[in-house]
Amino acid sequence: MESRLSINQIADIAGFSVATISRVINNRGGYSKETEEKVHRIIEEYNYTPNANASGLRTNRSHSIGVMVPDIMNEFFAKIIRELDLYFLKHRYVVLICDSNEDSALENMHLRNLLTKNVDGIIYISGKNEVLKPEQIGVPVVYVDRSPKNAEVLVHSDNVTGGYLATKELIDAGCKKIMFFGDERLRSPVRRRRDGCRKALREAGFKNDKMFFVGSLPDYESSRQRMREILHDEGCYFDGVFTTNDMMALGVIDALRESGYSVPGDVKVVGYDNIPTSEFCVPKITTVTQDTKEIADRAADALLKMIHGESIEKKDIIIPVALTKRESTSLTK
Amino acid sequence: MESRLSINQIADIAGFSVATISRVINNRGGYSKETEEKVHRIIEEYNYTPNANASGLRTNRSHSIGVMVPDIMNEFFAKIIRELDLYFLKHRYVVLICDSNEDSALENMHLRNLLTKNVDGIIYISGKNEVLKPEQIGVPVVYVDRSPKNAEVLVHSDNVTGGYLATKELIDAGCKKIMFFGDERLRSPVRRRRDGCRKALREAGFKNDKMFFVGSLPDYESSRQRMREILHDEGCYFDGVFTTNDMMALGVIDALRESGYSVPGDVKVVGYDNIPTSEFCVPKITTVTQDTKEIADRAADALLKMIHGESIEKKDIIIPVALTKRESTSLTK
DNA sequence: CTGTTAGCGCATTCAG
DNA sequence: CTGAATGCGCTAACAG
Repeated sequence: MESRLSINQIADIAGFSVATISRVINNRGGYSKETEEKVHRIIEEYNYTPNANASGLRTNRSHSIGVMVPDIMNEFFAKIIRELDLYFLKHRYVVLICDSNEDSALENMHLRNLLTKNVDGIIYISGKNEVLKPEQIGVPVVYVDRSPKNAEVLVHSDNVTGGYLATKELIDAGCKKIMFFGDERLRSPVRRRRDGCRKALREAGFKNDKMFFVGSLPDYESSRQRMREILHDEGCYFDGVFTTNDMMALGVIDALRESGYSVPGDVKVVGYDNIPTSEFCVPKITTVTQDTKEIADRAADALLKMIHGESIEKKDIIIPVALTKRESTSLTK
Repeated sequence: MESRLSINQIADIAGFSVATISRVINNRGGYSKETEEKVHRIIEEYNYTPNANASGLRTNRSHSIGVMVPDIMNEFFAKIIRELDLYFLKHRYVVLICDSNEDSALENMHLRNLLTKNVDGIIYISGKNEVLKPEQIGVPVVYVDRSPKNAEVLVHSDNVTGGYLATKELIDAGCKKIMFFGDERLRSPVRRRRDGCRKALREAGFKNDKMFFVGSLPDYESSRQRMREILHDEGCYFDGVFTTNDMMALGVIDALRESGYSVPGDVKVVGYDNIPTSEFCVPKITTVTQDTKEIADRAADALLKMIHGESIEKKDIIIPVALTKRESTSLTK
């Protein structure tokens, strides 16, 4: 495990000064073609890699980006991470991924850790509704998906339209009594989906006694349990359900089926996120698909601009969504 | 966006020298109780965080760990990342996650990037069969899951037993003609699962004309297509299939069903990995569950030991697996 | 086009 | 128990 070469040693070997080596590495220009080639050759030959600590110390740049996510196991966030990773790699940034696991204390530890590591910027998908102020963080931050109170720049899906499309699909499929079955923590995306849902309902002339709003924790088991209780206590007084994610849809469908109701026969269901499972379960779930690549790219793009001191034209970047129709809202059956 | 305080400023404020501040921060001892308290108080008050670049430059340690994974969207790897992240956070390390996306060129770029960033060690789940030699990497490496030729320390599931258990389950369910349907790239875990499969078959007295080995790319569509071809060209000459991951099992099952065969009625299927979908699809898939937390913890543990210069007793750490029985191998139906 | 040099923030001798 | 001084590897003036 021989220790790495320094720029000094490379300079000695190449017969130039460190300044020239540094210039070539960062292609600052101001050297001859031959010099450039020779330096590159030697760097290659000796497998030299610059010491990021040293250059970071000097420039006060770490060339690294922090990415905070609430749940790396969630396909939606995993996809965003993948896209961010790819984007930043291209720009020669390293990505520090922090999985806060929806835990506020963990999130804080991670954040401190990131700051200590001198990240140049942060992509922040927070589990909290309130977040440190920009000046407390001290580096550019782009929020994604969830919008905390003091978010400056936010990239998120068009959740209002998502909720609208999902609900419209139920209405078009003939549902007369529709339930909004949402993550009870009511984070901003869920609130917006609810707004879109209301809008569709109003437009279609639904009265208050034909629309219902229910909250649940957003996982499979909680949703199943919640729907069981509803069916047990009040019976099946609805014929369409819009859940704010696909795992909830799975739970709702299973509860419905175990009570003898057919989906989509008696009740139609629309989910959100288009996770892989939604395509392989029975019935396949109609869902709202978010454009994760676009979300990631726009967020990364905005962050890089902020890091380079360029101004951001739009502080609130909204990415279109699309409805993916499947069996859980089909008319036949 | 005020710039951060340096240790010098803290020293001035506290009325001590930087040396003392440094000692307190790293609790090196050699200072009075009062000094310690005062320093801590001031650090707290001024929200001072040490500059990791500077201390890294000085100590040649970055307190960061590189993690290379072939596919962050894969639940199995995502779970490992989550556990690693948690483990290292506890030990105040930051984790640099690199998603090589099963792409060798990307993997190399990421690796160079990691080295530049001075990571103290790497957890390496490689997409390749051959990997840089330890002395070329220059920091401790623990390989996980896949074992390249020159791996020094490797943590992986007991794949032989996994293959054995899966196949045994098919045999116990009454299958007489069994197909091993494996990832055609034949990486080490798949080879071992095949070995376990063979072992179970041999033990049960299967002759060569009752066991079949088929290769496919490891995704849903490829597996489905491959199985379609088999059924079309040769018919259904088997009554049990062991696929080396769950997505392949899904593809195989769908191909079987669309050709009119029942699962588990005509053909029983066992998958591998226990991804969430395997529990929600129809039929629910019998599969082999890997202990991802244990894999992650043991790998992280070994890496930290290597980083601290302690010797590793075991170079080849094997984690037990378990069979998760579900509908795709059930006798009834 | 190229070289010399100061200093980024910190940990660590060595002196006291 | 504490402080002064050195240098880690690199970039960016500045000088030639």
